[in-house]
Amino acid sequence: MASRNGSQARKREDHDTASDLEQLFGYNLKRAYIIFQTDFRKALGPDGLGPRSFALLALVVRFPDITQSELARALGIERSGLVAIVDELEGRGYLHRVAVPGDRRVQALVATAEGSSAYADALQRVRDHETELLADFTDDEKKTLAHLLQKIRLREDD
Amino acid sequence: MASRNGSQARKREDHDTASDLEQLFGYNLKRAYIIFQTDFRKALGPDGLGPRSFALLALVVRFPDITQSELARALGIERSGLVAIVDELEGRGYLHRVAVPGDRRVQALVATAEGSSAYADALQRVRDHETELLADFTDDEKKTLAHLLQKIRLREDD
DNA sequence: TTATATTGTTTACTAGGTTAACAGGTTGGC
DNA sequence: GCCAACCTGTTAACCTAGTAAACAATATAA
Repeated sequence: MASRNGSQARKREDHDTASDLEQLFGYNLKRAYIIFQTDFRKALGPDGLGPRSFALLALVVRFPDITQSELARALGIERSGLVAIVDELEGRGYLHRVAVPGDRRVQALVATAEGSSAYADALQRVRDHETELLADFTDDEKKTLAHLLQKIRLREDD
Repeated sequence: MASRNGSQARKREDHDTASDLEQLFGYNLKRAYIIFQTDFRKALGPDGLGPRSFALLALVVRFPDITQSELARALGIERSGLVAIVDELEGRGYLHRVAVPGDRRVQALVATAEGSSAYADALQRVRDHETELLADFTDDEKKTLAHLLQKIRLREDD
């Protein structure tokens, strides 16, 4: 396989250093995701929101009275996985569970004023960290990247 | 629920459904990564290699006699995290640790014949699953996506 | 020789989930 | 109206994929 013996068979150590991994989308996606996730935490600090909590709070702020089942569907995780995150955000005073008149099973979530402003603050930090991470990307490249990533997400319906 | 009434100030349920999340690269990167990772496992089956083991084996096949410290650097994880993966691959008979003459601390890793052929087989499956996942991407889009993801990885040196 | 560094390893821990079971509440079929 | 089927939030046990700190053995620099 490969063995590009062009002339003297030894251009290896230089730039033929690539493994198959470098050409796989999954691997590069993972590495890129880790870079963003690590930087996200650095941007929000040790006591700041984690990515999960941030994402959940974003949805609660945007869609008041959303239920946990709806959140689970929107975030692509199980209902059971949400409980700890909601507990944490409720513990911080960023949201609370409220009873819903029509259906006594569900507990809608609403952000507190403190939660909304903490979210707005966090969102700004996240946006700043992303523009810094993508500092050497042109606007066109950013737009293209966003478009292609969203195109992948559309295939989520198997 | 749903209650999509017609025209009176309620285009919400339709397409105003986007949260800030949809515009964040980190979030979309994560969702895309999860789609690929899930499909990777499906492609290689329950008893097949996991993404970590696959990646490690790829490097061992490509760079015989690589050490665990070098692997850790290449994969971007801690040395301690490698042990379990190497143990698993050694248990499968895909590689073994060999003593290195010059330095009695290190144990170089070499793939077995079985490991190499298992890797070749896995690589083919991975490539197939990736082409299927990106079925509605043009060649140009794939090339662009690969390029942009690798551009992100270049910023790994903070 | 002595101090410092590196290698592979173990152990304890963390993040971010999953699956299965359950109690309470709702709804469809008849 | 009743009962089976289903949905909701929750707990408990588990899993994957790591990190951080410590360690013994070995190597290297002063």
